[in-house]
Amino acid sequence: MYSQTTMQITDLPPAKNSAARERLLETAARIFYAEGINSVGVDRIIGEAAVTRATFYRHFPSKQDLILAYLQRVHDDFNARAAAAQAAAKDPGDALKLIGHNITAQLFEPGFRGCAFINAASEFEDPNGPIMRAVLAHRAWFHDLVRDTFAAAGHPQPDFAASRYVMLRDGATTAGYLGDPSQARDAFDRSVADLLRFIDEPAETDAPPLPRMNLTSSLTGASFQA
Amino acid sequence: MYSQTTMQITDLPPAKNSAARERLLETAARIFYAEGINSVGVDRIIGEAAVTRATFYRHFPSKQDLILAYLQRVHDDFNARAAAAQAAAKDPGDALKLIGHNITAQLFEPGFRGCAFINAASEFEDPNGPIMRAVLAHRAWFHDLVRDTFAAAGHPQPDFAASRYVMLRDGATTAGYLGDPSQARDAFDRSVADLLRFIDEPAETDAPPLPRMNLTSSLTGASFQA
DNA sequence: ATAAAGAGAGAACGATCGTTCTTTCTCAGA
DNA sequence: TCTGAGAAAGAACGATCGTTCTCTCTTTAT
Repeated sequence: MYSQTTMQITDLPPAKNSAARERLLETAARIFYAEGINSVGVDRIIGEAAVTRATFYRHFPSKQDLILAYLQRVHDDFNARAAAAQAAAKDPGDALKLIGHNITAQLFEPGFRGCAFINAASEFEDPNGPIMRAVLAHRAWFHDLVRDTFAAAGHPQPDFAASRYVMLRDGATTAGYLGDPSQARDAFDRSVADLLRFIDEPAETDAPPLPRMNLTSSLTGASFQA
Repeated sequence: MYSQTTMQITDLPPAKNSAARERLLETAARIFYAEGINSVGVDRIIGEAAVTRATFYRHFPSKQDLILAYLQRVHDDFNARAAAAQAAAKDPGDALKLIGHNITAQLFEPGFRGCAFINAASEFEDPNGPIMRAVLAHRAWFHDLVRDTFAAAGHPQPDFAASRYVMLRDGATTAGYLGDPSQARDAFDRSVADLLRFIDEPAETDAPPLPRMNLTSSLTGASFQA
């Protein structure tokens, strides 16, 4: 019911078709996702892809280009699935549920290791570097997609709802990997249903506001990790 | 109001006091958290810690021991803050709020890069390896802490509530780093308050609908950042 | 048919990886 | 006082890092 155009989250030039290139990208995607990026060397990838070094550097001028192509591929996959969910949905609210099911279904796939973009972000800290830019571009794309769908569904505050949706997705993805996938799925589905309730009951939005919480707690030393 | 014992998430032997060791650990914690683990070499750490290689290997038989000591330190810090929150809270429900404030306050600290354990998990895939075991031990500890606190607060489904609490924390931590911290904080605080409502308004059955959320004060300026 | 491009095979670059080593100096405990 | 541990200093190990190179096929387009 919505049309979606492919979106480029990187500055990579259009790739030529090539069996060797496809093997490289497929191998890199599998290994990068399963084991991380910085701990995997080029030798390992060209070895498992059965490709020579020269061929690798003909298609990817540097390892960074391969990483970006990997992220672009994951994004394209995500994009295709979201488009399919929207095409199959009978209305925008249904689309949000289907997209959610897509997400929670992944938690149970063998080899699931969380979100490829979140994982990549943990390995590259420069917020202006090409990898982080790709991560943030993907996330902005997803947020906008969800926000537009909430808006189409008639949600009174689509931006707010989208932020919560994205945050719940982040939590379900992480907790589904490092914890119990079933509980993550249940919690996510429940929360999405709560968000969608405002579409059917739009008049009830002025419930008593919750007390504002004081952020400066009595705890002293602030340190850096969460 | 609760006493908490320190907990070992690694198998490291007790460490001796040493200025050089402390400098190494402090430096490693800073760099590992800011830039990742696998992409940082030992030379870099001993250089910034102003320590020689021999001294490093006297205190840490291998780089992996340094990584584990780093995770243990983050856990100890987390543990101390949770204990302080519980000590300062007037009741278990209040403790959950204070712990939550601790979490959301971190999103605004300069240099915040998400959860150190989630980041570490993305770089080490072996679920039986010592690093992943430390990550999972820390998460199990936190989940149990939250569950016990929910139970003490009289929540009808403490395990379910704890799973949601942890998942919301994961989402807020990630979304607060890769997105807008303000929206992440608001969404987290609101959701925690929703979870705590079951203490005052006991649940009906085993599939309790969540109370309505308040939307009015949610859209405070900043939108999803990139 | 001819030229251009893609791919295979493998040597080699300097740099850095994690780790081990020897040597010297300092300082606190016995 | 003697002893032994901690720390500084730095050379060196083999391995791997990302990258560049030459040289020889095979495929494809003109």
